Amino acid sequence: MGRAPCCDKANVKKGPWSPEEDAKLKAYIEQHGTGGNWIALPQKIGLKRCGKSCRLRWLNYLRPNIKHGGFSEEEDNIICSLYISIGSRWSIIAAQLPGRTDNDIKNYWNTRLKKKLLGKQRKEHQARKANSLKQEMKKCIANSSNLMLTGNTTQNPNYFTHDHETPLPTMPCIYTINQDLALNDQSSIRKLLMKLGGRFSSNDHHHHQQQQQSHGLDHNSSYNNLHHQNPLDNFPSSTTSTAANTQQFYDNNNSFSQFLMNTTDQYNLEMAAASVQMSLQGINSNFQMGYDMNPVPEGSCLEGLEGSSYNCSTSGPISAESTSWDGMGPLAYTQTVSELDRCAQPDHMLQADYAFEELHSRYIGLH
DNA sequence: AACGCATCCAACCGCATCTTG
DNA sequence: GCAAGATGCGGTTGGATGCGT
Repeated sequence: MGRAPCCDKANVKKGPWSPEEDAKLKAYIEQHGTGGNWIALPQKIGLKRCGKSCRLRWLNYLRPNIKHGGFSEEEDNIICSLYISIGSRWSIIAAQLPGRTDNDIKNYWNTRLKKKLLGKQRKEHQARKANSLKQEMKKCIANSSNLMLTGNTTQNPNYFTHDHETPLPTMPCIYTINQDLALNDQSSIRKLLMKLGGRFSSNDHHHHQQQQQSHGLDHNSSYNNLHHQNPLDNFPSSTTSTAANTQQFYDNNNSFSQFLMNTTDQYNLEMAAASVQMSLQGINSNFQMGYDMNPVPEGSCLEGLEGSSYNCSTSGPISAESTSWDGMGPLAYTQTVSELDRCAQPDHMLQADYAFEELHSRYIGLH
């Protein structure tokens, strides 16, 4: 049985609001408030509109101090970095931008910002490609002349050094999906859950599955299990996540770190790129990179970061020999939490939850 | 001027969550 | 504890507008 409609669809006006309707709604709410009941409101003031429609009209256009259009560069940066951190949680993003509505931000992102970023990304990718090609050619020339002069065969042009002075890549990388990690069925979700520090026994899983079935939940609801077992429950409770307490956290609590190492190489790569993006925008500098905690699993495939300073100076599969990512997975995650701190969310654990939820939902979404 | 296509954005819809009785 | 209703949210739609030919 479906839900009962919130209003009588046949007798409700749809489409653009007239100035008269706006005036009626505005005058009433300014004088009486919403009365805590949007559904009853249109009848009270004689509007042939659905209560939901009234609410939307008020929140997005009629309430005081609403700004429309004219997004500043700073607002662009905030939207981009929050989108990278928490995804399409427009209401949370809107809460950081006074006078902006979630609908406005969503539209702005979908119609302009996304394209703006993609255009930028393409340009920069091409520039990097051209640049790395040049450098590669130089190396080849230098190498071949060196070989000719000294007969030295140990030099390897594909050996990557830790050069943190080199400019960072500016846009998120594009990575390929490791098929082994596909989460498109119950059994692979089970695998993921089992990897969470081994805290999901077969019986636990069976129990959860039964619960899910009895509640009519689909496979995405495994997210809820994951959520309740959030390894970040023991995350340091300070209001800012520093490199020191992050390190301490991962020393004390390996499960999340293990989880990332074992199961979310894609996520690591994505978040690493996101963290680079954020640091470029000067949004967060609460931690230092450089822990050797989370090597990219052998065989991970990375594209689009040619010439970057984080050892991924080429496209294609990464071998254990050629590169590691200096713990960027957990650190990038930490930075996500930290970024939410910066946004003055009231509760630190809530922020960790947000980031963790996002981690998992994105991970699910990748498959 | 007329047409077609692209873009923008207000509004709708369905679903999830919260609240209330 | 449960069901029904209310609210909030994010994805999507479709009409208005702009622009190029």
